[in-house]
Amino acid sequence: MNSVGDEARELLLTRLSAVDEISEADRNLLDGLSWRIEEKSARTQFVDEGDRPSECCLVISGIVVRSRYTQDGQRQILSVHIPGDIPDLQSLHLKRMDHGLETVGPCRLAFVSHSSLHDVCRASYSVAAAIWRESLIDGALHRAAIFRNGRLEADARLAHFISEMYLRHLVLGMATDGAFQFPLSQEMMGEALGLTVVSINRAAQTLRARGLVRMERGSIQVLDPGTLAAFGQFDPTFLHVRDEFLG
Amino acid sequence: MNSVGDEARELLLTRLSAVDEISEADRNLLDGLSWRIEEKSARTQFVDEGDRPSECCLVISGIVVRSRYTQDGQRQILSVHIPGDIPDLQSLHLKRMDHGLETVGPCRLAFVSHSSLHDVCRASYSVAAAIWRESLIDGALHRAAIFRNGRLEADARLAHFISEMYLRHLVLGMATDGAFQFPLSQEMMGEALGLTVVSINRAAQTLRARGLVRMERGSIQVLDPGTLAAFGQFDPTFLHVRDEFLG
DNA sequence: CGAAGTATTGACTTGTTTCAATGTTAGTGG
DNA sequence: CCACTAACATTGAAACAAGTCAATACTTCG
Repeated sequence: MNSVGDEARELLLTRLSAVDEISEADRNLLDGLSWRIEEKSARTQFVDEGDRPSECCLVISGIVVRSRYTQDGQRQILSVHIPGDIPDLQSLHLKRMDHGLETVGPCRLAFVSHSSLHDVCRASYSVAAAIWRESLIDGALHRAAIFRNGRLEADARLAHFISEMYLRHLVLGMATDGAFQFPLSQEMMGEALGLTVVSINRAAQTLRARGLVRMERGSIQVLDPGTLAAFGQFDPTFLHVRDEFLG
Repeated sequence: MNSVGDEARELLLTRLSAVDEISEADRNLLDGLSWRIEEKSARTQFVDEGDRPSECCLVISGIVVRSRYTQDGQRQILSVHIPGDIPDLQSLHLKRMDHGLETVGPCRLAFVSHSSLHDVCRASYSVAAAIWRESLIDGALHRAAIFRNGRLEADARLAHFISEMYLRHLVLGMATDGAFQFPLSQEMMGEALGLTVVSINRAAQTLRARGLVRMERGSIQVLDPGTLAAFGQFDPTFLHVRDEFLG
């Protein structure tokens, strides 16, 4: 069978078992979750700051960003989410959204109700722990962003960002020869890194000139992951991925 | 009786019940936790990046910061923690520390083992949920920092930071007439906000000149919380505190 | 083809850093 | 109680990274 939500079930299971083994019983619990699938078009804000959602959203394909806006409409991108991520997992315990969720390109999303997630967590502490840990890795990503945007200059900041994106795609098996699809415009990368398009453009030229990356519209190829990571002072510890991915 | 750890028990209970009521049974569970008290002197790093701690740390008095360093030794302060906070709560599910913990002034800290925390979480999902929520508020604080450091200029950044510190002290009952003890030097505030001492000093002068705050060595008085928050585009939503504190 | 979004480039401006000197405050020990 | 010291705050001037403005090219797509 190939029922609605199987993609979501598989992605979630892969993700949760990336750190600890998931028992047969827990797997059955998780398989019992029912998912609603939605396709969203590009540049759609589907959760707003201030909302009180009753579901969480799992990214199946495409990229979702979390964002906050200044009074005069400038956007700060708080985090970038790729398939397997649950960008609003915190809404499970924090009622009110402190940021919005927007698609970048077209996305396929899977929604699961808070109540059913609470049910599986209540039924098994090891499931609760696995999901809890996901929400903590999210915090670790935030800390990496604070460090990166606070202490690195433009070139290094971009190197750090690309290193992170590369590693996360690598773990997913979505990078071949260092290359992965990446639909964020330079403008949006600037909004994530606290820089303008112009600075991103010039930083990108630096990284290209050093032979570290190739960046084309919609995709990035990392030519020298080690040097790129060193240049961006990127420490993958915080991603808490298995050692096999850390070259 | 006044056994070791009672301060910690009371602080934790107050904190956890700030959002949802804690049942009698849950309270008994939490009261069963055993705490180890330690006094730390000023400027002591007591947990290092890379450590694999087996306990969490509750701040009883004083201020603790979480920090990461660049290769050339510059410090980025990731977050500032006041009494009632558990700065390394994420270590409960993330084995390896991606940052260090340091005292600012002298601190009294209470330590509780991961295993005993897991026990109370396993025993009661409502306790697990309350502690989980604390770890998510931590993430919300991180997002506020990313927004603040990424999109606000120096003056507004400092206003945002002071607004946050003021509100958190207010909730604790540690602010009178808008004034609270705050031992961070301007240098350290710079390390938190991604600015230099000089910029902080000048930003402080702006806020003083506008009649928003008084800052003296070791203490801050907020004269006009509303205007200060507006100037710093500070939205207290993310702290998820009760409405009674939001003027 | 035209239009919209995106990338690139150059010239100029500005906020912040850097450097360096001078006050100021708190704590220490004679 | 004062001299001494270290930490912290304040100030000014010069240097610089990044922002702003604006024009030009390149892509993608209806």
